[in-house]
Amino acid sequence: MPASELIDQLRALDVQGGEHVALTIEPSVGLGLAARGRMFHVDADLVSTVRLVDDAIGPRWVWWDKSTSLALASLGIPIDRCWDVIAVHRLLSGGWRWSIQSTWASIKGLSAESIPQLGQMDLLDTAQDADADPDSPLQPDGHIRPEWADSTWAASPTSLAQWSLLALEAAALQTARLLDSEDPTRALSTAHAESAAALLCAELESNGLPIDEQRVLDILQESIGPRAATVREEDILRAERDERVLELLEPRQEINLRNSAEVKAMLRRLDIDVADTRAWRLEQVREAHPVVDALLTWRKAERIASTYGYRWVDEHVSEGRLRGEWSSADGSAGRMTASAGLHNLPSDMRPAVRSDHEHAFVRADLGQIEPRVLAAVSGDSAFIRATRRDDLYAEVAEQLRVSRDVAKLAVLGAMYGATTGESAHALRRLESTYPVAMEFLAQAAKSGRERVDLRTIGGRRIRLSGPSDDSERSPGNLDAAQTAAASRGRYARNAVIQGAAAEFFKVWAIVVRRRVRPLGATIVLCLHDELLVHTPHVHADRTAQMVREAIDEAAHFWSPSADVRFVADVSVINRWSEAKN
DNA sequence: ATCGTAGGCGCC
DNA sequence: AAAGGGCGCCTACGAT
Repeated sequence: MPASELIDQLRALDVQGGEHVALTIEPSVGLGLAARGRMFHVDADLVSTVRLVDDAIGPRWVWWDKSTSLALASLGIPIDRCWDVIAVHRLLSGGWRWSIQSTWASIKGLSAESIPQLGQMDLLDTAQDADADPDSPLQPDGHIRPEWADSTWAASPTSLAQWSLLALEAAALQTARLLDSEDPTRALSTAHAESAAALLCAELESNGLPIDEQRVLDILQESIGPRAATVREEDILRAERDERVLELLEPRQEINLRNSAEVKAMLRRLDIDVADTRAWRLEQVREAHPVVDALLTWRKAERIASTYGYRWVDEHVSEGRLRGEWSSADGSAGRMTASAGLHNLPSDMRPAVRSDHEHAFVRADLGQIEPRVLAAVSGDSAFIRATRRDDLYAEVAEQLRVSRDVAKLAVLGAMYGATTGESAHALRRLESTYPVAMEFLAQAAKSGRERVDLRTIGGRRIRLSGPSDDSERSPGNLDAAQTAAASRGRYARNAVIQGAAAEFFKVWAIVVRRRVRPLGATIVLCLHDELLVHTPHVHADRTAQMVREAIDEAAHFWSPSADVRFVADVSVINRWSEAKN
């Protein structure tokens, strides 16, 4: 149906701005919508109808998962208000391996064991099949048919609409559950923010990070030499790199440098005793024998060769963009993750990240975000006062009457669960100066040790209640049990901060995304506390200003206390490496 | 052959 | 008493 007719029908249903309208897009098939229990479908050539409906009505778009947001991203249809069923379920239930089927089962209270899988149809009770509606996405037992969830079914505009109707029901059930939580307003806000962040991830995945491919190749040439033409040549180059380490050994030994046990044994024969062969440890014995220095140099080059070498370029760089998969809340605490090295690009490689012609990057990173978040979520008034300073650690140092370095180490240690001998003294001072913040962390650690699930302030569930290891249960293994409990304590202590910081960051990012769009600017990288925005250079200063203003908007929207100050360093650059780090 | 784990290192 | 959190991705290696 034409767009105008669709809009009229939605209006006739009295669909208002912000109201849920579910959407499924299969670019080659079309799109299916559902609103207020009614279904609509539109053919493939009118997929851009979505944009017109968004302009005319401004609904909150509901979809199952990233497949629809990826379609929107590749079509260049920007949407602000959305609801991603899977993203919201990850928030509510913790973990990240949720499929559409398992999410539906969880929402509906169906047992996870009975989820049907593809290829299992023959095993099903035939009596059940008899009264099954073959056109429904649901089986008689209420589970989603695997062929629907896998998109292996022959999608039609009609089935897309049915699929949307089911997403609408899922979203309604999720909403009801969120409204039933301790802080319904915050819970709903987080669901909205997490959904928008998931859409942003689809856009990041679709757009890619601007990168100067020739510069990448130059950097590789410099550090690991030319590209091998054949597998044989690759082996030779590799052996030559190894040789520069092995030739220093007397007598000559055939050590596999990639096997840390062999390296450790080799060092032992040179009277160099190390617990492991990690770089920071080898650093301390660099002077003991020339081979140590050579080994450290070898490791660095090997890292580039294996992970960021020519194969990496071939696989992930094309048309001036580095592309990887983005996940809006992978991992346990809900931070974003990215593949293809987007989150761990070596600093040597960063000069290659370059803005397009007549464009610039606005780079911004949140300053001391984790302690500021700790102040916000714990509500510690003294610690909140410290956030007024540009340098929070300087204020803490003055209060504790210790050096800034010690103060910083102590604060970080409290949040990570580390208290080195050096900072133990400062930690006691921390406890008396900022008792509320420290108690907040102590309570989180206690929950961790006792396997009690936690929630971040936004309501993300942090699972601690999993099954215990056999080693912990076996009697007489108290040490192992204690070590594991301590590890859970550190994990929980960190997760409530890291997770809350991730929530704040995402709010900031989606505010930036929305604000800078009219300038033709887009976010091209999210890095835990850092944003890279690609913008026409004539708008660079305006973009930078918006990024700064977005901090206050995000803080206003997210922070439980209006007095916590968040700061960011913002600069306009053309290469990522130009920014201070 | 395929899988999961460990050691290692890049980034935050 | 001592105790650093998260992720992705590489290689080696043992289990299946």
